Amino acid sequence: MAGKYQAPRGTFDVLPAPYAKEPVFEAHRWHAAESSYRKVAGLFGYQEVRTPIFEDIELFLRSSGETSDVVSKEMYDFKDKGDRHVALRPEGTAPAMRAYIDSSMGGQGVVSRLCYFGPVFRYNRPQKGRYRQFHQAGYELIGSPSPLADAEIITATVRYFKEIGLDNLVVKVNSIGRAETRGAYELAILSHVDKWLDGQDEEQQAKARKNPLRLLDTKDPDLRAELDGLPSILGFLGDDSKANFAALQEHLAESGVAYEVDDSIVRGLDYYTDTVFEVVSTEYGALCGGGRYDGLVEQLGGPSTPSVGVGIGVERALLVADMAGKAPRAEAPSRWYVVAATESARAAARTLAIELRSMGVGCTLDLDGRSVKAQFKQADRNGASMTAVLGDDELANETVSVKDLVTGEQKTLPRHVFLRIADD
RNA sequence: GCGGGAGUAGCUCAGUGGUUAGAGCGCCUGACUGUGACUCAGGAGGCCGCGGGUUCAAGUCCCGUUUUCCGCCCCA
Repeated sequence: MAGKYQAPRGTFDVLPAPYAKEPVFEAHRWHAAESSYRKVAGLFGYQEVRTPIFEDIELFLRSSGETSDVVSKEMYDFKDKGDRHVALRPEGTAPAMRAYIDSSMGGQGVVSRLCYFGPVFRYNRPQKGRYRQFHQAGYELIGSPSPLADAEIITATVRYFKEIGLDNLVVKVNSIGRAETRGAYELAILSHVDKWLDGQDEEQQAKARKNPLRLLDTKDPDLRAELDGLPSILGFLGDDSKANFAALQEHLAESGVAYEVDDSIVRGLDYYTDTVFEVVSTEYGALCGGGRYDGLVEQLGGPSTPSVGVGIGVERALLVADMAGKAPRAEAPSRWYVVAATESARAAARTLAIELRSMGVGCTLDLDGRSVKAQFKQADRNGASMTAVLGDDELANETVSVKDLVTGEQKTLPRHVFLRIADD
């Protein structure tokens, strides 16, 4: 029966596998998601930053763009007791960059590789694969303008997906150029859809005027048809952008990354320049989003610093991995369960448990004076693969009876021999 | 933020307005007083999401609310 209180709307509890409401909320899957994140960080040399989950709201208004939906209508913001206007972070890049600048990690032409893993918040309507508190694993490469940097981030992203069992994903890449050249393309879009736009409501028109690029990734079939014949943004890029995009593709091919160019990828945050990319699933939309943001550090008050990064949606990645039948093995809390077969052996069972743990061997035992049968049942349910049984006979002979719960085999060993083999 | 479906035992779900709300699985106890996973017997467990209303009578009909799922907006 559900209790009086439950996890707030759009949030969930991560629990031991038997109790989790959905496979994706199973604790061992999160352990795998986190260790994969760390493994990829190690493989590429990224170091972790952990930033607060809330920040001055200005940080997000400045970086993501005030007109983006993420900040204009999906932010969890509030005034604290000191009347500071703060917001639960809606994404991971801006805080990481804020920390980077705040701690003067840049300078002297250093290239910084930073990564993070943690909850982010967006106030929108929850659905499967869409939560108000969800998690992002992110990698940020700060200080290099080279397309090799873009390729490295994408390669790391693909490796992350591979680590959690998703190895057939295709990355969609695009280049949206620089602010200087984007204006011409935005005009081209607007004049192309001019007539269609006249028939739209106020909200749609305002949106289109503020960020015409956002029209490109629409799902509306009418608009889709209307966009037919619109020249690609790739033809509007400046020479540098063109060269970088071509180089990026070469580097991706060189790294064996499966990718395709999709000029409808535009991303929802305003800070991107040149490279943008994502991996999408048919069921849950984007699994990650990333790209280059050469203006961001400067925008946040740091020195002009070219950067590129990615945010990976952990829930969606796990959801898709689960659908693909890729699940990490559930972990047993401990391998051994110490059973007291007689009342007089309970103290000895406790002593044995203490000894095992001091050797670094995990074990569990009954605390409530339950029957032998119940203890074995607990051992089974606990996921223990072995039981160490102590009763009057074992005490008298200084032995331990070892039962393998998988094969059902049982044998009695001298106590000192048991202690030697217990951590095998 | 807009539209629709659903919420009954720990879980998956039955349940024409009419006794004391059921099944399967799980759980507990016993058969087996020193042995789990199989079998058999017994048992515990429910404010039918929450709050109102209609009715002689509501799990069932109506309204509100909340959570969840689906679509839209948007996104990871």
